[in-house]
Amino acid sequence: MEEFIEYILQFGNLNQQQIDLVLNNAIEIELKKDEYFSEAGKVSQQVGFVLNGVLRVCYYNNKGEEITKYFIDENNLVVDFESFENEIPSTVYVQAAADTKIMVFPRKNWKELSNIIVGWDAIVHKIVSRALMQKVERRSPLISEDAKTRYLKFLEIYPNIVNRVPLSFVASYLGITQSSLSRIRKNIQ
Amino acid sequence: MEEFIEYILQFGNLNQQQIDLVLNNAIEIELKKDEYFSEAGKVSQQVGFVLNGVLRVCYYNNKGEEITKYFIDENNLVVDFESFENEIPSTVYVQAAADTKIMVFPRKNWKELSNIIVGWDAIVHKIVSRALMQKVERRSPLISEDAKTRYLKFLEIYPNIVNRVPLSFVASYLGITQSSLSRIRKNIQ
DNA sequence: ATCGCTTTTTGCCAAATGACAAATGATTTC
DNA sequence: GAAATCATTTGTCATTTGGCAAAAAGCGAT
Repeated sequence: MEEFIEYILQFGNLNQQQIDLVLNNAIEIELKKDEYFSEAGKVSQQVGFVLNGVLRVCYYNNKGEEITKYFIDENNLVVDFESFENEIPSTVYVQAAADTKIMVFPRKNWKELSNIIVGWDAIVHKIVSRALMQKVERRSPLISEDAKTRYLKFLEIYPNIVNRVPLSFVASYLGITQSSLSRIRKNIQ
Repeated sequence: MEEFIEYILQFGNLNQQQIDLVLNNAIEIELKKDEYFSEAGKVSQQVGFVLNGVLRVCYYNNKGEEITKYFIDENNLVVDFESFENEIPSTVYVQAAADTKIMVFPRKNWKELSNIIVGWDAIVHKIVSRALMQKVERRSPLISEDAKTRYLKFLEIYPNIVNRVPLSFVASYLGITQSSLSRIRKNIQ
């Protein structure tokens, strides 16, 4: 779990005692591909940090099609903060897109950290802001491009994901059908 | 400028003295349609709050096409926080999409507020997080939909903008050509 | 009202993508 | 290793959207 400590130390300082507190409040879980980390309609009850594997955040549109909003891979927080903070039902599914190991902080433990570690909230705030900005920055360049360009940009944005998750997840992220993506890939080789 | 005070009081409490401090650190400016609030390549030096009118945030892709990332209308903050906070050059243009009145806090004044008003940073954090979440939430549903559906969703997301800005801005937001948008609108009527 | 300018609409054809179904390939299970 | 299941590719055709150019509409200045 040292990866997580390294990760948060980028955003603020913690002494050894505080680091131990953090580690003592986390548990490690493993999700098999397709299992859910959290589900639409339920209040998100935990904050996670991906140790290895890939998750995807997805939802269903009004035609029942599954849309992948974004992927979350190693060394990133996974949490629906809107739902977690305000204790309102989430609107999205967070699903393992491949077998995944996650370090999990149940709500109570996470809140505890906020109470006993001075500066914890500030660190979390920085992490969340950066993640949100990243989401905006990753999505925007995909607008106004044809499917092939979007796919190439996806490869840049998520260089280590394409070979680990089903083609259909990538297609639904790019907003095209699986068949179209298959053809696009053929033309690129 | 009372709109701005109402706006920030949603995110935290301020007493009258603090409110006066805020107001005394702002100036009001007016931008004519097409004038820039900030430009790509320059460090963003101010935080704005739209009193009336509409701005758009845009950039140019590698084909030289102008892409509208999003719109900002009344009672919203306008700032490239990435650029403003880290004092790095912005990658986007913020342009008046119609004649616009903006309440402006130059960098120095804004920092001053952070020093003298306890809790100011927390309020700003909340505002920025919410705005970022909103950007993500507004963009995501537009992926994986055909052009007509995207346009209809745009009308829901930004109900008061379509008649105030050029069609071409909306088209570049939706990722379609102006001609296509024109045809789509014809089919909807 | 007219001119000049910008914005929007339309026509035409080509290219991209979707829908659906079938074939192929990969992986797991027994 | 054969069967079953799941993932990917391919074929065919319909539909959507783009590219380009011209026409029409809107609008401000004189």
